[in-house]
Amino acid sequence: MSASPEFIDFSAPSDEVARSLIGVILLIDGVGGRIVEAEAYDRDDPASHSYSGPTRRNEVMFGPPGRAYVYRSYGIHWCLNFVCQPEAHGAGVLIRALEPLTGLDIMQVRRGLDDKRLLCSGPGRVCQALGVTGAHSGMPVDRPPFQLLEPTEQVTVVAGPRIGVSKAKDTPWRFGLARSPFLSRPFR
DNA sequence: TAACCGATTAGCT
DNA sequence: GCTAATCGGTTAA
Repeated sequence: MSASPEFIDFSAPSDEVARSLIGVILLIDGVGGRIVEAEAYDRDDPASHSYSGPTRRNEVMFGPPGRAYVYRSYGIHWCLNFVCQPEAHGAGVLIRALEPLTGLDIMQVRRGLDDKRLLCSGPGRVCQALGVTGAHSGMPVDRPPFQLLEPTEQVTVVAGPRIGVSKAKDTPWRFGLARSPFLSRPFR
């Protein structure tokens, strides 16, 4: 029924989902790490791809929650989102950074560098390190190749304005693991 | 024309 | 060490 692990309710509002994803371990084909940064986007949100309604690119945002929405950013990078809220609502959470945990060697090859801090600290970097492409768009995230694991420790979540967004600058919908060295940018 | 970005380069302290 | 500038393919307003 629900296309989500029981510890995350993807049919909730996207800011709640983004907050609850911090600390969750995301693996794709066994490669990945702990989510340390995520941003929420909503239908009634000038910064969201879904703002102006469905297009061929964003149609999965209007499908069932708990699926991946992958799009190409600036024509070059891939960005991974999880679809939220009831079907056809058009909301999502952008996965912005991970703390690398498993498959370090694979991620280093895919990224072409060794520095653990630079492997997954940015939405385009996450996709390159985990091998995410448009082929993953529309896939449910509770089944292989995706894997989501509940946080094992208490996490301290901080919030702030989103990055790279020129509209709705004041909405504090960027969430992160406090003081993580693997954030794409620190919170202040 | 601008956008949910990243790598590189050039300049600074 | 840092910041600012620039460029690169695609998508869609």
